[in-house]
Amino acid sequence: MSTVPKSAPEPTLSDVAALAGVSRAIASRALSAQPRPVSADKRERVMRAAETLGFRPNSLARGLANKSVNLVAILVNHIHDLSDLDLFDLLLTEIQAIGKQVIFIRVGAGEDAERFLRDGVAYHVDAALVFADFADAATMRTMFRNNAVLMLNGHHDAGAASVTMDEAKGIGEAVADAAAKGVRSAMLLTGRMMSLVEQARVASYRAALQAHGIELLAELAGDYSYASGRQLARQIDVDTTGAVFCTSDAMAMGVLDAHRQHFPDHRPARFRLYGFDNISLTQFDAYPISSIGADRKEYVAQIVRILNDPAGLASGGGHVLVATRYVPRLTG
Amino acid sequence: MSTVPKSAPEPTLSDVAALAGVSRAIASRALSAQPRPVSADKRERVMRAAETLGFRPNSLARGLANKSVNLVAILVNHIHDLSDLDLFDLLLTEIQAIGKQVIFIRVGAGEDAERFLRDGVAYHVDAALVFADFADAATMRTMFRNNAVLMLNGHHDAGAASVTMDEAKGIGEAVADAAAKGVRSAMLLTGRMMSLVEQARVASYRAALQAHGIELLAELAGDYSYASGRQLARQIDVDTTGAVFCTSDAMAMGVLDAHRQHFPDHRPARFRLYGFDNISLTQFDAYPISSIGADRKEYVAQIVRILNDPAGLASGGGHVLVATRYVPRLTG
DNA sequence: CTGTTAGCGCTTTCAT
DNA sequence: ATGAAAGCGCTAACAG
Repeated sequence: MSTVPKSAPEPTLSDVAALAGVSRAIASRALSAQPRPVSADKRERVMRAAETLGFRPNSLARGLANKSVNLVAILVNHIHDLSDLDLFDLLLTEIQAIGKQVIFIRVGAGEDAERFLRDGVAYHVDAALVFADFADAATMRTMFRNNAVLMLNGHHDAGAASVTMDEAKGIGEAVADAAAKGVRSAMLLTGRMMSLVEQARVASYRAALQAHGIELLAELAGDYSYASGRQLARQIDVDTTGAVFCTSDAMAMGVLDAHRQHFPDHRPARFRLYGFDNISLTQFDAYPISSIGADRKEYVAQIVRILNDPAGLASGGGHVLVATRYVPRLTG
Repeated sequence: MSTVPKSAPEPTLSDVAALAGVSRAIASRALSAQPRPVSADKRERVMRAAETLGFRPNSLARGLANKSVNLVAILVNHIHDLSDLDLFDLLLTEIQAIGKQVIFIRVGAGEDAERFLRDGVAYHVDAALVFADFADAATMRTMFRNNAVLMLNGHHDAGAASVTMDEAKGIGEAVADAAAKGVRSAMLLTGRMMSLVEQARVASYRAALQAHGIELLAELAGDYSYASGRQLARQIDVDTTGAVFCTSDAMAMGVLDAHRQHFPDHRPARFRLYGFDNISLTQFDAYPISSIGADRKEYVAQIVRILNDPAGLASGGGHVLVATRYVPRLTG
């Protein structure tokens, strides 16, 4: 197929060994990241030879021998929620910082993820970060060759590590805030209900609202998007609704736009409005939406910590919870 | 290192061959994607054996033998511009659709990209899509093992294919629109000037403004972000400025927020405002910003087309231009 | 059409 | 500490 005119035929370990006047084994050891027994002078010669040749280890070959490629897969439904921007850039940075590269897999609704993965390099990653909401841990373990699966979609399982946001806390704070401001009734705009995270989120809202004696007038099913919030907002009766809780900031933005006239100077004149995820867009003047979110730095740090402990990861490591908190802004 | 308790030792091609009662070569051919000479019945037996064993080809091994891994790298400075959301989800989808997987590389300002790439799988990708703005084609060719580099950052070179947006066209239309509305003076808010794309963009604005006899009052250096637009907006003298052109929609959003009072009902009462990229956020009510952009579907289609022609790619394939156009909204 | 034989580039016993 | 040799799993000549 690829009859590419290769200018210089890549130097291999053998070339380095030859130039250094040592065996391939020595060259391999000298170049290894882990400490391996090699005499100082030979190590030196190997390093020098590698340098002059411009040697680049072939990580595929290394992976084949090692069964480890310093590659992690990130499995997502898609990347177009506004909250993705805030997360993935940081995640990518931190994963690269520990010397691993990232292969992004977009599985949409999960249709043919299995087939797609089967013949790809992704199947051989050292670890898989699962954000896609359809997937349970057992399926993921068979989908990827190894057991090193980190569940980030709310699916729990003794065999897989997980990092989950403790959303009940932030939700409790937000609802308490509303209650303290005299809210007696509320509506809830929800997202993709097939997601376990979303189910837990909704349950938390119900519980918190009940605990504070706030009547839940209705739950409207959206899809996290601005458009769905904009659309569902029509069903809000501003005369009877004390607060609108949305399970995404984007939906809250839609609601806000639909009811601008009730938010003079962005401050609620009729109902209070709460979003979710605390995306950076809520810092834009036009959408000063009170929200709920975790410290992303900490969330990512936990993920990376687990990634760095392959033994723990593979053995089903820990299940860690990251706290969320209520972040008041103008609309709440 | 990874002493993972592997339940079942992955079946290999040898196992399949054994169970099917054929040689490994036959098994390999039967399982190959390309048509290879194998008798119908043996092929059948191999397929059945592979099926019952749950055989998954090891793509690392295949890659080692083949020198091709069906993997493409996407090199970016970062992923946090709003326009990234609109692009990468689509790009990922389409690349996966042609059976390739994507490894994302975030190089920040380009500090140690070389070192980082050196020992990663990314070095062995079949092709590299370069969005990062610091990189010239020659550097990229040595950075990745092969010549299959596709430049998307405005850097041209006889040795590498490229897809570039023909921004002059859209910019010309936008400026013409302003001129037609009586605009006689304007300010320009720019982004990262080390980017070739940005330099061309700014040059296009200068040329178009001059051509239409619009006086360029000042160029203010921002960084594409909302915050920078919000900040620089203070320097706009609404009494003398007929229009503000921004080289990103996010900056225009910042300007809009800074001067809300001059846009009653989002319509310009003082100066006209133009963004760039035509991001989906400009469809939100609060930011109805007139913008300039290309058809993303076509842009991505061109990229994928080139990706699918490895011969052309490696030999420095074509340089294709994708048209942009002016997209009027309320602020223009 | 089929099986045998070499590798792809690297790591790792295992003797020395 | 060192080198020879045996793989990792697969594909590609090359004879039959």
